[in-house]
Amino acid sequence: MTRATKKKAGENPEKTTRIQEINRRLILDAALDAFSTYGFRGTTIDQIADKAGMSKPNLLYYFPRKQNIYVTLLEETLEEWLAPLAEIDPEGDPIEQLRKYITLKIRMSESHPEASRLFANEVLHGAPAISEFLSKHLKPLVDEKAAIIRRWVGEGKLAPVDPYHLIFMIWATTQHYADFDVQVRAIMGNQVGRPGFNEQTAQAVLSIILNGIRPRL
Amino acid sequence: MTRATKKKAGENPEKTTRIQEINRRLILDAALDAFSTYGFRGTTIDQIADKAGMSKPNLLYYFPRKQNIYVTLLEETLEEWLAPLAEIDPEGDPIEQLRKYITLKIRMSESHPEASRLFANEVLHGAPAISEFLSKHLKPLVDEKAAIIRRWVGEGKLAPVDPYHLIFMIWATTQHYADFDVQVRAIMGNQVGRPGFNEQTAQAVLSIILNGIRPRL
DNA sequence: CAAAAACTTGACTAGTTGGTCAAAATGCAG
DNA sequence: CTGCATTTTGACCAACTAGTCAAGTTTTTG
Repeated sequence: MTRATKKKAGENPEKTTRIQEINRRLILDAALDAFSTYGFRGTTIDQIADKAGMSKPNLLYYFPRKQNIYVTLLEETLEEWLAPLAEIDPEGDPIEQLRKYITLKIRMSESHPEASRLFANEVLHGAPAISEFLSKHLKPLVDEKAAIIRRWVGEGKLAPVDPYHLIFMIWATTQHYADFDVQVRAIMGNQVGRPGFNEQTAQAVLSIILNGIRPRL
Repeated sequence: MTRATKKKAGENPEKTTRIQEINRRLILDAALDAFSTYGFRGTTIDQIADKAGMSKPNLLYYFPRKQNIYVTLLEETLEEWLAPLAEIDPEGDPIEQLRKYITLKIRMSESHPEASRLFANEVLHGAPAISEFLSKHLKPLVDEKAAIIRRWVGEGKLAPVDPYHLIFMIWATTQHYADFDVQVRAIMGNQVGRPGFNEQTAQAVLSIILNGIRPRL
């Protein structure tokens, strides 16, 4: 026996057991909560293990490094996060396509604010773990959609507007409600939780942006 | 001698020496750099002391706790950060006033991106150190300006728009370029540093938002 | 149902980090 | 120039935390 390596979950390639599936999920859910609130450095493995209801060594059996959990989470999140952008249809009506996109983005910020904050935190700190993703996946997709928007502008279907800055504005505005939630609450107080607040937000954002880019005569 | 307290900088009330002034500044500058990049937890006292060119105990002579440096920085930054909002003139032309406000905010994000990131990081993590500031200072100011914008809308000088969401949109968009700088660079590449880029950004943001809120017939 | 594989954990280690302390060096008022 | 206050620092400590390990328990499989 020359093998001296320790056994880790998923050692057996291609094989994930039922227990592995359950526990990985428990860990990732707990970690998303913690990382999105306290950041990478601010979160301890013990915290995550506690929240996931298992011992620290057990957690480390599934993810040998803290960094692994973090990166896995980011990867899981990013694809989902980008999906709405990919759905913009070059053949559709420009205003309608952008309305749909903005609406989807707002809904995502409402339903997955932790994901938004996880991502925001990573980018804010220089995106050390995902800089490759940004250049290899995000940039090409944005370039593609920017070209579509530019064409729409050329055809007079949108007011003259830089497509990149338009996309940034949509990102910034929609994610603001997740990332700066505390600030929004401090200012708008009890309104935030109230029924209809989300619709009101979507309405306000859509109104300003869509009117801002509607073709002018 | 019953006094047993240790001596700390500024022990003598009302008296700051020349050396104190210099060193506090050195520390705060170094700390802004570090905190805005790595966050509170991600920054070590040693790092700050190194950057400030002094020993750790010496740094602690001026700021007995890491937290003190952080809070001092935030306080210093926040007032400055809010100043442009306070300048909105209720008697001025609405579109012009908002144009000026947006322009000032963009310029601040360009000239003090670290301050923007420091603040973003704090809010993102639940604003534990400044929740009081948000409710005691920020909210009243925003309420005041929101009332002005609401009046303008009532007078037909602006399209019907929720003033709070408008303010959030301006914040989100302008600060995006500082907070998500890495992402902006990943997508727009070498354009970012180029002369004229900042003007182009300001132009794009102003164009969309101002046209989005211009009164419609 | 027995053996192997997968899973779980208490106890531990090594490295990091916020903060202390006492003594030395420097600055400064008279 | 002298003596007191201010400033500076090397050495140190206690708390925390990522990750290890060996020994046990549970689950799966032939």
